[in-house]
Amino acid sequence: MSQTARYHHGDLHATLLREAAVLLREQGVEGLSLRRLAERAGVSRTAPYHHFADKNALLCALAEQGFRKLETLMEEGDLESEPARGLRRFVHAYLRFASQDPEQYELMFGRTLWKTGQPTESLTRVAHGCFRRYIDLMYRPPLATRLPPGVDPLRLAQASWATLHGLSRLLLDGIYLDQDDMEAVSDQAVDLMIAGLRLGEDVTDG
Amino acid sequence: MSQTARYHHGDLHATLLREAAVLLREQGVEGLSLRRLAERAGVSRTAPYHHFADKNALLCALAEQGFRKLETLMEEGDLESEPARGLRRFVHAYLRFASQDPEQYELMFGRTLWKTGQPTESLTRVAHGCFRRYIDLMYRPPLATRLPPGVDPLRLAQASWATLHGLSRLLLDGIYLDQDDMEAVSDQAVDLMIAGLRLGEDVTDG
DNA sequence: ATACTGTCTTGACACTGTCAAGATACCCGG
DNA sequence: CCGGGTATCTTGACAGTGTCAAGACAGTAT
Repeated sequence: MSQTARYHHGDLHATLLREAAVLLREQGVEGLSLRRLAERAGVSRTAPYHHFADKNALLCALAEQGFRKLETLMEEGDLESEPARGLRRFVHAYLRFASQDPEQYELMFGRTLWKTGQPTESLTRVAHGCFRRYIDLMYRPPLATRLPPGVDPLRLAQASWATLHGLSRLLLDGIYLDQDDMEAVSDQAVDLMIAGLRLGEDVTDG
Repeated sequence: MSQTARYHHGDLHATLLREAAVLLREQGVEGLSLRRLAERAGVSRTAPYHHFADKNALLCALAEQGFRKLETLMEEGDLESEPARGLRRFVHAYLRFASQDPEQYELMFGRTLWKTGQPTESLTRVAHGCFRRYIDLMYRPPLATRLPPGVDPLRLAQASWATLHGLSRLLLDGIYLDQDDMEAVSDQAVDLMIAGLRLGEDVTDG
């Protein structure tokens, strides 16, 4: 009758994901063990295996959550009204996303899932969808019509994402960059991009 | 009397490092266990502990080796005679370094050592020395004298390294980028940088 | 009510990093 | 040459880990 003692948990799948996200954020992948997770959910060691094929599958699900969040961030980005300023805003938002949950970001883009383990088909789909949305930003009006000749939007998307990604990684891993440098460095990167794309700073008002 | 059966290995420290590098390259950090390593060196499970404080220390030593290699690569870089072309060459060299041994690169810059574990003092020193050498490239003649006003060389160094780093990571982790795209994307990144810095393509001969 | 199926459990196995104690071999002062 | 000290290497043990196999329980459909 008591809530804690019933045999069927009832909502274990969701509970595991929620609890795993907490554990990941607080302790990193290293600290995220299925056994500890099960214990936290008030369930036996192997119960999670009825909801996720293995640890890799759980991690993929976790990463997938992250990509969904990132995708909404991408949708909110507005480059149309003021390209340069919008770009700057987007970069800051991206870096904020990364630094709010470093371990999640690591999981999303790291080697653990994409090379060592096997990314779930579902994860792959969501991640690529996320990237496609980013590419779209390059192919659509504000940028697409102003790009210098000879610039392939796809290549530009890849190169600029790489910059964003590199900034995040260097910052999160805490080598060569720390939070104090971040604003100045990211501004520098945006400047470089703006100059390279000859966007100029726009002086439009609302 | 036989080589394999003597009690004191004689050169275990070096052997461990060498063997660990192989194991790292082939199997990644996940596959690099001290026990397996010891077995490969023909020695008992806990022997390595007399040469490295713990696994973290071993990994730090491994990463340190990587940074030393990277540093020599930095010294060979020549931006003086032809800045733009030299930059392009350097970028390619960097990416080649990264993709020749992805697991090593991951270890050098990844979260494992710099956040989760404790970077050795020695590792920190070498890594920062490596970065300083990169910064120097920005502060010295070919670039320093040609930078647009308002560009802080330090920020430029950080931002450009971030781009380099991001390209490497996206490539190595195999998400959004693969080897085939690489050349085009890195060229695009270099173009962006050159345009941003207003270096122009130099047409110097020998 | 009975059979079925999804969920959860205990038991076990092979692996991991690391500590404590003991064994061995080398090295240096006598 | 010899004895002790020290660096090196060993076995034993412990607490963790992911994962499989077999059994226990509960809800659902027939």
